[in-house]
Amino acid sequence: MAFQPIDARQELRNLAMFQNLQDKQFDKLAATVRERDLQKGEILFHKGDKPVGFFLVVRGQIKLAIASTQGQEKVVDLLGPGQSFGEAVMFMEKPYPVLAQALMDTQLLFIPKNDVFTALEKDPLFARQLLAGLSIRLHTLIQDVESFTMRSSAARVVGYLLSNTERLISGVERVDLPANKNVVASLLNLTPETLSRVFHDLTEAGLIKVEGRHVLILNSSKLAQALA
Amino acid sequence: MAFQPIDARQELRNLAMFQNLQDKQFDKLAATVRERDLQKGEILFHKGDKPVGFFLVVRGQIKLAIASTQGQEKVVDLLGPGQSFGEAVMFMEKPYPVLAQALMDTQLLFIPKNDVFTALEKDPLFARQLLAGLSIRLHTLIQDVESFTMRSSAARVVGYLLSNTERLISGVERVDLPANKNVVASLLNLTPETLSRVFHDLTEAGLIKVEGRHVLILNSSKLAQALA
DNA sequence: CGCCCGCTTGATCGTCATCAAGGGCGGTGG
DNA sequence: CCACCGCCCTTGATGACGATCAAGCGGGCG
Repeated sequence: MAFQPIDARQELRNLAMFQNLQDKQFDKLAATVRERDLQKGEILFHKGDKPVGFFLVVRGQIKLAIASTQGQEKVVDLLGPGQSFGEAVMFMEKPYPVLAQALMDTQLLFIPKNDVFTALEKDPLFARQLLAGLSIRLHTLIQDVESFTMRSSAARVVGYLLSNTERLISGVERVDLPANKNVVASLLNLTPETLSRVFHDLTEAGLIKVEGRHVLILNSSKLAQALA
Repeated sequence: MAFQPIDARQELRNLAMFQNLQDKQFDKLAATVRERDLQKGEILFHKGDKPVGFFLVVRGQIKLAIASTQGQEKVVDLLGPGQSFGEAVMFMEKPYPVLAQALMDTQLLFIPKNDVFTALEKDPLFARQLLAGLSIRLHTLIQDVESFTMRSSAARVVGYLLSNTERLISGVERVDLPANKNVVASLLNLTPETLSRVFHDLTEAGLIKVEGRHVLILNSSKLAQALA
């Protein structure tokens, strides 16, 4: 496959984190950023690796997952273009708690730890953006814990659908699954079999219609009631 | 009960977060900090409340929990003296995702949001400490997710015991449960019944001995093997 | 054309929650 | 000091949810 060249400055400027950075700081940062290309299935880092910076997805898709001893894994997050990951772990003296793997051919930018730290010292607003970013991630994780511990499998699926619905120009409400159903199932902490059955049941109840990776929401209000 | 007076300056100085703060900044902060006393069972904030600062536990104990619609709840964290909470949520525009309740008579210090923000602008090192704190919390949460999703109930209990063992001067290895078993069970995402049964089994296997809130570790190496 | 992979569907099983009842300990009041 | 009550914890019986095992279907790609 042909990896296209990246305009690093452009990509970085789009990150909320860097919006308010002074030009001088920004230039230094943009100069040391490195491009990293991954082929589908390639692993960026393993659980236990030592972090030396964070990453921004420019094209493609990255899967973050927890790996158990016996090859089983649980998908924790899926990152697409414009999303960054690995920030938090820079500030600790600990190795990566997760595995990062490309689900398709992917282009990343790597931002070295040192650059972030100097930017931090020079720009308080940058710090605030970083803090905001981490806080959101924490919030999401807490919602995940809530979801895994207090909801049935069907409720988790319904919750996922409701919070990822897009309204198309045609007025149709639809959810585009970000990956194949195996991966989505793992993200929701289900087996593929269970996800399939839940989709089946919701379809029979006339609430949704599944077309490959697209899920049409036929009755969102009734679907919301199924959350109880 | 008699709440004792708090030396706010002393307590705050002990927080890693404030170690490097310049005296001038620190004085301003110490001046606006408020004391808050809670009786056992009293609720500090509900899920959905709007955060305006964060808290430091001086004496007593605070429980953070997720509440479902029907009164059930899942304990997310237990905070004791010297521990702070509520930092992350200050940096978002969102309400508290959890409930905070005193498990015993408790004294807190409240640090207003505004003070934190001005300290942030004046002191880059403060930012770094805050980031480190949030990162650790994120890391813990990921481990929780791993634990809930990839481990059996027995393995969760064993993991908890192993990572909370203290070696006494006598050489005895012991875990002091931080709260009654109902709360600990919820923290580990178990019912009290299941926790009781796991303790029972581990005791029968000669691995531990339970004495009220103390758990003696009789055979830590064999216990570690039970993690698989 | 045929294979592989993703997905579905069915049958069975295990883990853990739930429901129910009883025991023990501490605290309070007589 | 004793009796009572409430709460915490344990123990047993049952059941449900979702995982696992197994098989088959269909589509995309070599």
